[in-house]
Amino acid sequence: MTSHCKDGHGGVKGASGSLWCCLNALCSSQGLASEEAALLDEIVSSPLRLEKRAVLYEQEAPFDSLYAVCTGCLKQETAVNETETLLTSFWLPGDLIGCDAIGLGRYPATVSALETATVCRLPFARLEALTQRLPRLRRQLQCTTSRARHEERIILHQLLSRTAEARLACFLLVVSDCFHRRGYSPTHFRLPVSRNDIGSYLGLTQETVGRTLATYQSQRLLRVNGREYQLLDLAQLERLASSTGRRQKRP
Amino acid sequence: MTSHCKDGHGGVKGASGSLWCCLNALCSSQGLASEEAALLDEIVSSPLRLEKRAVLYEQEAPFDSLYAVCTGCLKQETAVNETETLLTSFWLPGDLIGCDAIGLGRYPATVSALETATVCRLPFARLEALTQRLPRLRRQLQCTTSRARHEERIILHQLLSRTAEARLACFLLVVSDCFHRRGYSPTHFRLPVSRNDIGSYLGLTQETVGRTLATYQSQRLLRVNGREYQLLDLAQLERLASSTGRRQKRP
DNA sequence: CGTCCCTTTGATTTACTTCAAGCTCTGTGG
DNA sequence: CCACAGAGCTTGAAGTAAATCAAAGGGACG
Repeated sequence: MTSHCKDGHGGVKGASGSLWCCLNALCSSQGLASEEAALLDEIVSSPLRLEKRAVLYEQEAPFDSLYAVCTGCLKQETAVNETETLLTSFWLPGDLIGCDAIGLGRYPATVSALETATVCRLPFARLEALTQRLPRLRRQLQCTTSRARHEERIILHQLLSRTAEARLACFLLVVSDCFHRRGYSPTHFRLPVSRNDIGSYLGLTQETVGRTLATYQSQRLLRVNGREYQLLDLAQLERLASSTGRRQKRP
Repeated sequence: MTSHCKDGHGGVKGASGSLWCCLNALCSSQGLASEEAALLDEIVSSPLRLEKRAVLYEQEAPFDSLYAVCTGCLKQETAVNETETLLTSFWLPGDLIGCDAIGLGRYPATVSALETATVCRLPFARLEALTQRLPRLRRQLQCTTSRARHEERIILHQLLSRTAEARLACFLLVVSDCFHRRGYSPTHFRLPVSRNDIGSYLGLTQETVGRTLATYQSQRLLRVNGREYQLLDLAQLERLASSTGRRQKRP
């Protein structure tokens, strides 16, 4: 996992690295014709570099662009009160940031880099103009975002009635799956997220996150070293993740 | 709360009861011009009656229509396994059902009536054709659904790290607000939802839901009689709902 | 080298689930 | 009309998962 962007990959000949990331983000790797890709390439910015803790955009800023993650990891936080901010998303390579702002006119959250990251900017106005001419692209984009929303919804509802064990397993599997779909190892990855951030995403304390990871480790389900994760028993993790409810009711 | 639909209301002269409900659902009561309303009226079906436990549509059925709730209450459930189904939404008068299917091609959940309900069907193809000609309507529809999605997201993330007390307060306030926005009493309403269903929506057991309601009642925050709710102290409920975390960390 | 942040580990407390029993409604068939 | 079944709701007692509080160890970075 040294380089996230892959040149000349994705079935579109001659696609630049940044284009490849955008295609991924927009279409979940379902191919577009070369001509369509070429048109898309024209409106994609060259990769933008964000240092650790740099802010991609602030909550309430006017919406004008989507961003495709090329490398690195970002987090999204929404301030709901003066006192409370919610960590509502992590963004990994291949993810499309900003979809939740479409229709709102403003970004509903602040997005910042957890480590050095590169993203490609997609000016939304130009993207929309493009989808007018390319109905296939429009459909793919809509399908991708709808599916993502639905999945997130389901996961959040599942988490609500689950133990810390199941929540964390669920989370790790989502991350694993995300890496997998983008062509990286589903079992060995670096996740540059503090225990505290994982905790606030899952509604747990950092201590519980740490302890649960330790438990997993002692059960040989995975190995953790700081923020390096190696999943050893995906099958068992899935079983844990989908174990209904807090404890098993007996019939 | 005997009649939910209001005739000749909403600033659009001569709007039928069903049209009024759809306007509400589509535009959050922000007025459209009379001509626009008239066009919308043409594609809205007359109210459809659903008996208790009747299914509006099944999960996986092909998507073709949105539905605006005129009266009654419905619930939405998604089956994720053979073993597990999640209760992901309740639908009250003025809500627009089916938006989560846009872009997916299929309904991602089963929706059924909790009590006798009436809904208006909005064939999506005709609605889309209409929005081609009425950009204002398109924008309003998009804005309404985006806002709803964002709010749901935020609420779910809030619930994740809250106690049963806060979850229930949050839930009651959302319901109250929904009724309020549609012109009903925010403090006195019938919510024909079993404790069990509230529990699975909030990730709690029915016992906890019942006990928490009892606690509220003993604190004079509300009165419950079966499924009739009377909120007595909205301010305190809001305080409870937004009390961060499980317990208050002391600085 | 020392400071700060992140993480781990331990002890205690508490909120919620589980299990169980009884109670209130509603509808149904004798 | 009453008996009775069944679902929904309530209440109690016990157990457990996770939060809280506290303290100490490890890295990164100035």
